Amino acid sequence: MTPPCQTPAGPAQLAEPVCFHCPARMSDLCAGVPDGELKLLAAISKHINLDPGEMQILDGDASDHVYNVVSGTLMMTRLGSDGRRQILAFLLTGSFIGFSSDQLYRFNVEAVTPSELCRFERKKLEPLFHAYPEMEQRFRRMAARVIESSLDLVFTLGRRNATERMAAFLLHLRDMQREEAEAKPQPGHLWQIPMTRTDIADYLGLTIETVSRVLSRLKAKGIIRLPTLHSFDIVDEARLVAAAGEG
Amino acid sequence: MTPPCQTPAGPAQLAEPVCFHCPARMSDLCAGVPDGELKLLAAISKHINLDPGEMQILDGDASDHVYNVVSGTLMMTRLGSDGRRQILAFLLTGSFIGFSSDQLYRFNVEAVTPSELCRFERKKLEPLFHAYPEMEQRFRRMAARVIESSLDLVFTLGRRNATERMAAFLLHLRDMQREEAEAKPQPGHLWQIPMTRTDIADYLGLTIETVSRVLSRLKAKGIIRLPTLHSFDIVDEARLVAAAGEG
DNA sequence: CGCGGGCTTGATTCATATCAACGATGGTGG
DNA sequence: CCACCATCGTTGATATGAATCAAGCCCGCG
Repeated sequence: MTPPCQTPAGPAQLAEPVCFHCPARMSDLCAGVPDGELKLLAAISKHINLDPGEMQILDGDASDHVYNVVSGTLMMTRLGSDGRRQILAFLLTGSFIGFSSDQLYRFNVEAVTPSELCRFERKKLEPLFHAYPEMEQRFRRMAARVIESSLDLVFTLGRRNATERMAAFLLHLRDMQREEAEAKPQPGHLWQIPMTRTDIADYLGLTIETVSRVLSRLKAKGIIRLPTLHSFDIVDEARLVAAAGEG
Repeated sequence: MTPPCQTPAGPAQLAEPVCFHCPARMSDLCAGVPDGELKLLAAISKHINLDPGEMQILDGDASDHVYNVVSGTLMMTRLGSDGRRQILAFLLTGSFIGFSSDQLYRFNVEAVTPSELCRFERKKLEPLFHAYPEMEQRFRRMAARVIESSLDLVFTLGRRNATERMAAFLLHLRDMQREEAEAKPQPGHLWQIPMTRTDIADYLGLTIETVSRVLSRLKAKGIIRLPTLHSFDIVDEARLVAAAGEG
């Protein structure tokens, strides 16, 4: 893995400043800053490593920071007082974390796989928005994307049955990985399922048993294959799309 | 009703510029512009009146404008190809409409009651963001609020049963009207239900029959009263909150 | 007065949750 | 290296909450 955004610890400044090789260099937030000014970003950023299951944000924490996902998969969750859990989003490389209208976060963020984050102090980011209007525009576009994906999930939870939810989720997983890896459209490609069945259930508003049954059924029908618990491959895309009900 | 934001049609400029008396003057977007500069806002805004059932935005329209709700109630909807409808949000006075990461809107906006909107051209708003950084900050905060309310709905649809959804919805209706009207905390106050039972069902991911039954049950238990089809009053707030499961 | 749209209520069905048992996998320590 | 255990996943049987199907009601309006 190339060195990610990080405050330099060593004495000498490198010719190529930190952040330059960051896998998330062209993610929306950082892409608004020109190469020559990357040290401004590096100066207010801190690199964070997380193990699976580790929580980076807890519901109720002060919302002083925002984060870029440099690598790995995380999830945004909300817990009901009686223990019910809803996963609000899965966060992959390039995702942005930390929109908040208030002083406090209203969700948890937990690593699904080993993950790297780049953390920024919210109030130190503000001046950069004014210095680099493009950065601020990108920030707004990112917010709009988060709104759109939340609303997609609202539609899924409100109006799709278990099979449709699962099929849509598999297609969603593929699409996220496809753009992360810059298009690999082989038909028999293996896609990752980084999360557990329980996580999928808590994302789709189902139970783990229903998730398992629906996956088994899709497999039995020859629409997908499940070589391992954490990977799948789409045998019959047309029927999977049909099963999803629509985009 | 006081005159809302509007491009002046008459010849003489008034001492108090248009927008000054707009009910949405202090809504997030406009509040970032000082009184003295209101004519800048007025110059790029257009006032729009809608009758119930009228659509202002159709899924697939170019996302060239953004809107402020000056008065009335509207809803954001999405239609499945087979006719299934999900209401993504209800929009009350002060709400902002039009976040889009793309060239096209991915939802419809339809008036529930007679409504007034103030429309801005997106690209003409951009320069104002740079002139008035506070406006841009407010814009970001509004986006964060939209994200948060979408995620609240995700939790509701994913993890609450019919009764909990309905109870939470009634509390939500009350809270929106309470802040719209600047706090009227009388216990027996009548709150409006501007939308039909069908709309409520399509918002909560239920059927109209279930909505009706749950309302009847809450009424029978003495938790709420339903003096008319389009108003309610909370008799036993504690039990309504308990029925909602939590915030 | 009758008609229609929106709503309520009841009977029944059906999808998914719940309860229960069993199977696979991976890590740990003897 | 193997045996054990814990965790995660699958599958089956049953229960249940909400959808569906089916009347009928209420109110405003022509």
